[in-house]
Amino acid sequence: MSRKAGNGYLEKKAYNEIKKMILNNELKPDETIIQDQIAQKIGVSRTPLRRALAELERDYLVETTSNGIVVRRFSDEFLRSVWEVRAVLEGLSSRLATPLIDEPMISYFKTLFESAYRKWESGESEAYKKADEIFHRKLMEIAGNIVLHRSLESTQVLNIAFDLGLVRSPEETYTEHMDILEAMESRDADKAEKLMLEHIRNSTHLINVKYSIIKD
Amino acid sequence: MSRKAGNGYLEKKAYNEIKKMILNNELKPDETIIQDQIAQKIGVSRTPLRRALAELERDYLVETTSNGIVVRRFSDEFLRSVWEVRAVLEGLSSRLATPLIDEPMISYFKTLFESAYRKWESGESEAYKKADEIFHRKLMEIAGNIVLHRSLESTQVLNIAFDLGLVRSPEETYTEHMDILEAMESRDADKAEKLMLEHIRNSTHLINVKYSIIKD
DNA sequence: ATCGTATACATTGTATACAATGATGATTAA
DNA sequence: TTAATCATCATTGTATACAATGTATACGAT
Repeated sequence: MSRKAGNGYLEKKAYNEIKKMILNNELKPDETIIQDQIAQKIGVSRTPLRRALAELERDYLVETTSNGIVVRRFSDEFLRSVWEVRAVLEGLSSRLATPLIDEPMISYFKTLFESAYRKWESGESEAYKKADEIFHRKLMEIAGNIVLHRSLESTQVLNIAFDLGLVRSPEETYTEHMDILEAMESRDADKAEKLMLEHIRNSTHLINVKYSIIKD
Repeated sequence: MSRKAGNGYLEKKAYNEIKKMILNNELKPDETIIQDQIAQKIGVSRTPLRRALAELERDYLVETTSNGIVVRRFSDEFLRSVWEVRAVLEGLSSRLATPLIDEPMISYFKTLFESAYRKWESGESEAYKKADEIFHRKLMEIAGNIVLHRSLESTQVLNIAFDLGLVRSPEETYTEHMDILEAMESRDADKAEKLMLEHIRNSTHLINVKYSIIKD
């Protein structure tokens, strides 16, 4: 077998740099990306850049339109689309994880949320968000479905940008998280799926509100 | 604004040609794609080819491994993954379409399935499959969720190859289709989603059996 | 001044040239 | 023979060169 020269380092670099620029709003929504400019700014040629752009398109960060490749504008309609899909995917994630997750992992999660909740009560707002992120990510891994993994991954890119993962306060979501874990503990996959799905759908209608704040 | 030279024709060509080769089994599972060879065979250079490969990866047809870009082997595990995801996506599709679909479209579908069912009874086996395909595709369009659209699209590429869309006979699925339509008619989105989801999940466990026949 | 035409420019998609590097096989040392 | 070394090759990722084409600007005719 063969593994040849060049491991695509510059492609990854270009991908990451452009992503960063978009998330930092250094590249603004609806701005059309002119390849030479960006390539020079990043310090690569257009060849790896072009492939990076294809991947960014897969991740919904740029969009190929009739006048070039443009930075996607995250309209509330688009964000709602993402969240509707995320809801069913996370639901599936829970369903698949339910028969596979082991007891220690369940209590790990419980303790994680408990501890994060207490931290939140005492003013540390970041902890709960972090716990939530770990929870979803780990579940996805446990589910062990590669297609699910990739689909979720591509929708989650946006989370980083907009922190929509926790529009609702832990006060509301804590019991939901616990309920999901208990459903898993009793190996009720249907219930776990349903609870997770509702858990996320409950946040969806808040997107408009939240989003109007960060609007460009 | 600007729209410049070259509309990516060769990239599309490369994409389509390679896809065709894979589906025709001209490129076999686990075979590693060597770019120069394929590029010459298709009659393009490696530059557009490379980007086409990135898109094929998005559609789960090739896979980048430690020894190059290889044609994906559709193990039954992988196919099950696809179908598990498809189930929830199609479910969502139904849910979203329910409040949007209009009466005429509903009766269009009903008649479509009725007619296709009769054709199937008299030996025309293809008609029902076609109807099913139209149904799912049209629902997806009505749902009007771009993320859902893209996710479904990328999983449906494989259908063409494997015709898993109709592992079960219309005798079984006909009433399911009708039930879904009736749920939509009464604007019960929850029910429509649930029915569609089960409709597809019911086929999932048959994948192993079916797939073992077409194995490479 | 206004309109049409032509010329220059910017930007793209594509082809090719090049350097790096893992694989392969020949050649030699024991 | 076997093991080790080295040179050649195949293949990749990347950079650059090139041709096509839309856009804008300059210029001239009316």
